[in-house]
Amino acid sequence: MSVVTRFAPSPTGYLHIGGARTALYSWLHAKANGGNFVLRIEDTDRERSTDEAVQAILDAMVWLNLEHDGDIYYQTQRFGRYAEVIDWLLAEGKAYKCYSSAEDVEAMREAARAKGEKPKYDGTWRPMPGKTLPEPPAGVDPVIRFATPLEGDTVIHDLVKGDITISNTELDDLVIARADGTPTYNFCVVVDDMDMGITHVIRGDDHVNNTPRQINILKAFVGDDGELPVYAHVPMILGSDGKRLSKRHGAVGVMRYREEGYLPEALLNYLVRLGWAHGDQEIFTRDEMLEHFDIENVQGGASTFDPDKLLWVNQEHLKMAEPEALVDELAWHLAREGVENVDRARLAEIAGIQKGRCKTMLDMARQSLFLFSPVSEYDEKAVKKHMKAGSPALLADVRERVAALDAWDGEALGAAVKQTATDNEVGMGKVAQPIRIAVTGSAVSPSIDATLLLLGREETLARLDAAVAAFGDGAG
RNA sequence: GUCCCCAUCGUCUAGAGGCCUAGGACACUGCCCUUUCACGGCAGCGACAGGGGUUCGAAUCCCCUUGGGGACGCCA
Repeated sequence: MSVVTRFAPSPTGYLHIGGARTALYSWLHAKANGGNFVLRIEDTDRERSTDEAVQAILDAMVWLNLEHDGDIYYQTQRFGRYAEVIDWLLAEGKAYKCYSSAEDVEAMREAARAKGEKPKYDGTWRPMPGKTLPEPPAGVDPVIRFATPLEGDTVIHDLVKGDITISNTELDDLVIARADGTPTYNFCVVVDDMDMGITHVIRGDDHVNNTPRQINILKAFVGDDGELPVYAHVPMILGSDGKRLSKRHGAVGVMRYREEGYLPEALLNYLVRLGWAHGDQEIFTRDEMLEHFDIENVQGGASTFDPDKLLWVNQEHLKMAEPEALVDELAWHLAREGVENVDRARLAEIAGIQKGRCKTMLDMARQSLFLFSPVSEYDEKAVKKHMKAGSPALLADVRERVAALDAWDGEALGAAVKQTATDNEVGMGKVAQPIRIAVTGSAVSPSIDATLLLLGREETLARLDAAVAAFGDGAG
C-alpha cells in the first residue's frame, strides 16, 4: 500500500519551528517513499482558530516548499461527516450522552487528585449492564463521551520510540462532541485519518498520550484486529533553558526566519539534523535529505534549538548556492530595505560576489545597499582609522588610473589599485581602505576590485571625486 | 500527584558488545592566511549522569536511583 502522511496544524498561531520540523519529517517520509503528503487544517475550535493563522501557516509551507498533495482539508467543512459518525457510535452504544456540568467534572478530577490518582471523569452517565442512570436534568445540553474500554492495554508500535504500552484504566471517557454539538480533536483526527487513508501518523510526542485514546476510537470502527496506521512520535524541541520552545526563546514563526535572512533550504537542513543524523554529514540538500532520511533513525529524546548552528548552516547554504537561486530572496530583502525593481541579472551578479561573505540574506541585502544610493555620510570610526593625510592624494591617483582603463573588469581594477600602492610605496591597506570608504561610506565591503566592479565606472569615479573633495583639505 | 517518554562534550550528534585512548559539527580559545568584513588552514578545550548486574569484554544489554521532558480539557 502506498504511503500517505499528513501534517495537521491547528490554526491558532503561526507555524513555529517545532511544527515545521514535524511537517518536514512527515513530508520527507511520504516523498522518500513515493507517497502522498496531506495537509489538514484542524480548526474545530472556532474560538481560537483564525483565518490569519491559516494563511500564515500556508504561507510558511509555501516558503519552505513543503508541497502537499491534493486539496487542503478543513475540519470545519467536515462537520456533517463527524455528526454522521457520532450518530453511529451512539446507536452502537459505543458512545453516550453525559449531562455532568463542567463544574461536576472538575470536582471529580479534584477528588481523584486528592486520592493520589490521575484526574478523570468518573463515568457517572456511562450506561452499564444493570446500572440505573440518573434522570437527565432539564434544559441541559449533553456532551457525547466515547466509552473507553474498561480494561486491557493499548500498545503503540511507534517507529521512533518502540512499543509503548498504556493501560486502558489510565484513560477516561473522553468528550467527542461538545454541548454545542461540535466535535473535538481526538475524535476528528481518527475519522479524518481513516477517511483520508493515512498510513503513517507522524507528529510531536506531546501526542503520545492521546494515541491510545485514538486507537480505541479507531478500533470501534475497524474492530480489535483491524488495521491501524503506523505511528511515529517525534521528540519536542527545547529552548536553551531546557524548557519547551516558546516565544521567550525567540521561537517565533517560521516566516520570521525569512525576515532575518535565512534560506528555506538552510532552515530545513538545520531542522532535519535536530534529532536525526546520517553519519557525520551536516549539510544536506533537499535531494540528499530525501535520499537518506529514515524516520526510524530519529532520536527518541528531545533536543535543544541552537541559533548559532542554524546561522552556520545558513552560511553554508549561502556559500554553495548558485547566484541565480538567491535572486528571489535577495530581491525580497532589498525591497524591504526600500530598493525595488532591480533586474535579475544584476541581482545574480551581486549575489555571486556577496554570498561567500554573508551569513544571511539580510546581511547581503544590507551590505549591498551602497550600490543603490549615493554615499550620504562616511562612517566616523572608519574615517578616523583609515583616512590619513596622504589618503586624498592616493584616491586622486587611483581615480586617474581607473578612469584610464579601457575595460571595467575586476582584474584590471585590482591591478590598478595594486599598482597605485606599489608606485606610492605604501601597503595595500593604505589604498584599499580609503577607496572603500570613499565608494561605500564604510570600511566593510567585498574585495576592492569586486566592489568597484559592481559599482561601475561612472559611480566609482563620481564617488572618488566626492571623497577627494570631502577629505582633500585639512584631512588628517 | 498519576501515567508516558528520554538520558554521549555547553549544543547538535556518530556509536547496534571488542574497530573507543569515544569520532564529527556548532560555539569558544590560540596561531597562520589577509586590502576591510568574511572565507579558509592548523592546534586546543571538552562527554558516555550515578549505582548495581549480565559478559572473557559494555557508551552499547537488564534493573534501580537521579535528572529532564511530556500528558492528564466541552484545546489541539
